[in-house]
Amino acid sequence: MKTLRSPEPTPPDDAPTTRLTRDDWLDAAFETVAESGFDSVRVLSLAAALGVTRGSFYWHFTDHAELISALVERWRTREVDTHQRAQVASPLEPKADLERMLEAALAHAGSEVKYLRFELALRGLGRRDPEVAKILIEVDRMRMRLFESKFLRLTGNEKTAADLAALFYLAIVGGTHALARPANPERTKDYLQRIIGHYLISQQTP
Amino acid sequence: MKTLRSPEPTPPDDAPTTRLTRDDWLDAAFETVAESGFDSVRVLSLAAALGVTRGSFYWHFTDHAELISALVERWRTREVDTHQRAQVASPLEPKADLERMLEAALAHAGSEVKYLRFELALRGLGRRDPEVAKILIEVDRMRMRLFESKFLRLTGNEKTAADLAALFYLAIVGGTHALARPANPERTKDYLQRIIGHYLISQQTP
DNA sequence: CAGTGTCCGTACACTAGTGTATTGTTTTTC
DNA sequence: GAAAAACAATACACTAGTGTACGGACACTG
Repeated sequence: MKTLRSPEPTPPDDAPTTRLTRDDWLDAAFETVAESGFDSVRVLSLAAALGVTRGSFYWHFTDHAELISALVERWRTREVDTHQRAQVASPLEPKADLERMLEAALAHAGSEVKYLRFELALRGLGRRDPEVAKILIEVDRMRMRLFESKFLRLTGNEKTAADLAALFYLAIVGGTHALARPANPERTKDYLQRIIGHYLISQQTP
Repeated sequence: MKTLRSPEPTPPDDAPTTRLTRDDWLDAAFETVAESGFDSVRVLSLAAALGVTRGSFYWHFTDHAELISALVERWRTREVDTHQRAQVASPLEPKADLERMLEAALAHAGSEVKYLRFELALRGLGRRDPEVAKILIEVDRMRMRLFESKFLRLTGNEKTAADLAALFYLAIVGGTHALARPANPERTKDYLQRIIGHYLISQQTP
């Protein structure tokens, strides 16, 4: 007659004897964000998914809010350094570079779809949370500048390069948002490439 | 010693003596979706915002789920018929048409920002709910076909028209998603218009 | 001015979720 | 191999939210 509350459900030992780390929790949170957005992140569900109780969570994190901000921060740093790697390692010619970048941005096959979906969810969060919004704006600018530098080396004209960079970056973002669900990245890549080709050909005859 | 639960808070008479209609609830829900997404729609908060208790809600709707689907459905029908109006009333020449469409899609000044933000939230929902996804795909196709018809009358080439239509529509969608917060529609409109101009000039010389 | 809908308030029961304290268990580490 | 640290379970208290049952108020209609 003492426990009116249902006890914390100890799940049947799925991943039994391994202790959890902070990153494990972040990974689990990442999954559910990618699947159903930030608002669906429950510490209870994560615990269940990880095969432990919430007791563990509150050792690694002080708070639900801390989990979220840690997750966002992890995304940000990862974005920054994949961007830096992309910036240095491009000894190719700009046109090939651009196609490679399209490839990278759109050909999110298999497991990489999750990263895309996570970013979409993050943009959703950014519409409510000014801190997140700031981060997204930074990342968007970062990426657009990279596009811009490539187009500049192609066209020679700064203003044209800026316009094209914006157009293509936005089309990529849009291509992942429109046509909800998997967004058919193949077709998107196709016509972006065709347009690049077309535009540059008409551009080559001054 | 009977009421352990806090009683339903009767808000101070804001909008006092007017009875509510189903649409009033939908409007209120619309607002909060535009501000903070579908997951933030609580019947309790809506009631507070409308100055009534939940008793009213459960007269107009059976259920929280019904509210959501009614909201989505209302959006869909509105989209369909604004599209139909846009389809018939275009006796202009295609280039002016296109610029007008860009204008309409991006110059969401003042109160229209809400419609844009609602649609973004809806796309978020569409990533989880297959029904919503279907609706969004329909609407996207609808709009893209309209773009396509305009570009077709401009370029004469079907494949090119399809590519351009997709590119521009996606850039518009992307332009509203990237740069979280108010999304700077002015600049977006600017370069899309420049690109149209540029592309079509280079296109006019076969 | 009785009466039948229409709309809303009130009280209840229930669930899901957070956070906190406290007490076990395992691992490290000395 | 015992102390200390890292990690996890348990039990509790609390809040926010949904849905339901019912009764009251208001409006219109005859």
